[in-house]
Amino acid sequence: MNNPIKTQASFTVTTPLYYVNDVPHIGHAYTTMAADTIARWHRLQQRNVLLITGTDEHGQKIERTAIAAGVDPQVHCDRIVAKFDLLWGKLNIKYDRFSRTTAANHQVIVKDFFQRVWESGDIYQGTQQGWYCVSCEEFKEERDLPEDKHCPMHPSKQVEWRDESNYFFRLSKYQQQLEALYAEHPDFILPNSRRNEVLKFVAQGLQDFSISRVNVDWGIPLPADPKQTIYVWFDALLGYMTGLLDPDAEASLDNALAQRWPINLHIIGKDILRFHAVYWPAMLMSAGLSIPDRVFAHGYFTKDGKKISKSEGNAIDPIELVDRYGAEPLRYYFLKGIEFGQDGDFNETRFIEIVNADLANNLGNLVNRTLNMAKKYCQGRVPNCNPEDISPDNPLKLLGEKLGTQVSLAYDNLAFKEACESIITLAHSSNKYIDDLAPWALFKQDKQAELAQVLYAALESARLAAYLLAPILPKISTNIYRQLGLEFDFDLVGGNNVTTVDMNVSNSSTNCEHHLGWGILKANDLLGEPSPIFTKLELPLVANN
RNA sequence: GGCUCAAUAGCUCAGUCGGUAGAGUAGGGGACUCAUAAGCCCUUGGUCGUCAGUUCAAGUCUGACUUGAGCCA
Repeated sequence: MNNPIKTQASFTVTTPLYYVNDVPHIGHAYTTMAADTIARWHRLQQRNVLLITGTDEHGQKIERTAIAAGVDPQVHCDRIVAKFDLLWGKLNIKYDRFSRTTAANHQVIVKDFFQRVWESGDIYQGTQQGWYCVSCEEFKEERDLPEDKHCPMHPSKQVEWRDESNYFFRLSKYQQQLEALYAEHPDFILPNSRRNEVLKFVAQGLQDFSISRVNVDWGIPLPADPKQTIYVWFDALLGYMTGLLDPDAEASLDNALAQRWPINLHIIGKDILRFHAVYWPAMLMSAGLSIPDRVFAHGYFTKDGKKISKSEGNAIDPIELVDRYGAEPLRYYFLKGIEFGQDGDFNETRFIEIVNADLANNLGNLVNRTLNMAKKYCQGRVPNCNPEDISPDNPLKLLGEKLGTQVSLAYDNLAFKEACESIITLAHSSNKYIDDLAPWALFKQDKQAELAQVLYAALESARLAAYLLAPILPKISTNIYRQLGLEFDFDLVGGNNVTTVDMNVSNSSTNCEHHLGWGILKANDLLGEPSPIFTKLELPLVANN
């Protein structure tokens, strides 16, 4: 079993710096929703969080795409960046830093870092001959290519013969150190299946890799030889460090690393695991820096069971999707409907079934029915009941008191699906509890004290569910809290957007950490007006209907 | 070609140390009425990818195969 990332006062998490050769797709959205959720979770636990996202903007592919579109590469990048930013806004992603590899301060970081690696003697000049795929930005082995010399990854593109004098990074030197790292930190690469892949790959033996390109103008000049530019991957990984730099701090590697290094978590797609789990730690070792705590590689999507590809024409446009359905149902589906780390499928019917069942029928109805009863039977106030007087055997109290720990552990392990399942189980148990105890009957029998306990337990469970879902569903959780009479905006928790949160709860501080427990609602506090927290989504019409 | 992972109910998945299968959801039925025709209870669905082997006993272990996903700079 994997250990959770150690509890600590600060938490730094990154998405990849996305390559701007094309507009954002569903995979970008997925990674970023997960990173945002984990960042929100840590903010909710009062940690000082930095979520870094951004874009990787150099390289020949970008250069050529821009030229083909008849624009300056920087103009092209700016346009794509605007699309990413638009999507993050629509998905309610609260990033702290947007790191662009074309930013001025990034050049300084790269230069400083290069200097360190240079001084450790890990960069040398050599010749690289071979077939190069511009789309992959990689050299390909002859044996991996078909006769017509098309790249296996990009069947429409032919590879190009290159004979270059390049600078190389001495990756081969770090094989043993890398293997020691993997052995000593089994959680460095997750999930385990990905870790195995990396172990196998490294065990085969590591070859030095080229970190410079000639004839690519769109890049950062190599300090040791300005006629060459730095290979995009070397450049892009360092963008994480640039992201650490305080906006008003002077750009330097030392300043960037002063506060938060090493990064706690890199969330990536499985396609770029090698760069993060092999190249990146080796580069850091060479520079004499410590290694990030964890690299988590998530899976890929199919659409209705089929591989997503442009030639199939079945790409999912995340902007269109969020415009159609809204951010929170999508956030919920992608994190609850798919095991994080495994491949998943996007199917519209399943998506709608899951969000309707969980958010409208189960949790939504729980909130609504309970509040309506409190309105009718308890004058619209939190039922007059002290949680300490509720029996320790009460099923909701029993569940609720251990749920916080359980869900914390799940979030810390990036087990979003498990977190949601545990929370929804509490909602289900609450619905069952209400049916079993029938508050409407208690009311008719004039059993006020018992009625108050039952409704209190149900309301409090709904509150806890909302709190624990807040990293995934900040708007819905805020709405539930408001209806429960708690003024608390989960979009304004922690990070750089700290606002003093006014809790309508007695003896509470601005600290909401204790909301992880059960028994927070205070007897006789005024409740809000009940209204559905989630309107069911409509099933799409079947094509042949 | 080498390697890794997966295949269990219509769908998404659990299944521990081998003891002939579970959840959620969807489908069917029932009692209820506080509620978003929601919720609750009951229930129909499975030759556990195929074929062998080990074993008193295999979803589980072994081998081969099939299909899918991925890695092989």
